Amino acid sequence: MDEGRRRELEAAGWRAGDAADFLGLTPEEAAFVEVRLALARHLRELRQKNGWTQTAVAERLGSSQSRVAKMEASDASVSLDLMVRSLLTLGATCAEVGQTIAQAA
Amino acid sequence: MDEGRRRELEAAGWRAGDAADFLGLTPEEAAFVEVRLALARHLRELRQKNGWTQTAVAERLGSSQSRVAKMEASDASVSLDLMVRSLLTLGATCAEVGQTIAQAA
DNA sequence: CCATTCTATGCCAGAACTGACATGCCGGTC
DNA sequence: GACCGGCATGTCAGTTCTGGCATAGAATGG
Repeated sequence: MDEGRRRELEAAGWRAGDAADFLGLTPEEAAFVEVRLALARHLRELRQKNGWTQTAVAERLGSSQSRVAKMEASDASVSLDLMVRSLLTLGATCAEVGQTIAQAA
Repeated sequence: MDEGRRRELEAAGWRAGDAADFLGLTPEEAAFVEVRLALARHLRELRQKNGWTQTAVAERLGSSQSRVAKMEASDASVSLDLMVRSLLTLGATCAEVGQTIAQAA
């Protein structure tokens, strides 16, 4: 957000910031959320790059389409565990996963 | 393991290999295990480097000493979630966590 | 507009994880 | 030996996660 716009909003009684600020997350909580988001994005990219449907991915993972959708949405009901395992199963390398996390925040 | 020793063992009816081979894990399962082990090691190093006891760490994480021990042992009852959250809470950065995972295998 | 395909969201029973507690093991101190 | 601090291992009730199902929305082709 550019500085001018922020001041404008603050003058109107708003506080500028990201979701973490808004939700009052601690820095490590915020980092964790960022990690989850990064992995979710990576998961979707990997799927789309290969032209797979969520259903196809679900089959490959031994899961269901709805869970794949939730993974890509970084839904609260999916764990890091599931996301990382899924990435590896879909062919991502540890290096790839690691880099995704490293760049999360 | 050196080649000669391996042949010697195989001649005696043994099969050489790592834990993954032995347990019949798929490559991605093996990678996942490696990731867990790497994080567990990192967790212990981080604790020891700072001269903390498991109890102290547990307090800081809002958990218990036994769970910290299990984390460091990469016990089956602890999730990647918990390990990553713990690392971040103890002050590790995303970059650090990412690198640990990237170098896991 | 309708049908089809793909994706998103709600829900639930069963499985997995978590913190807590109890207990055992080991090395150091007295 | 007795005691103690630090770590490991077992167990368990409560919570969270997971796969599966139903269904609704979005996008595309007829």
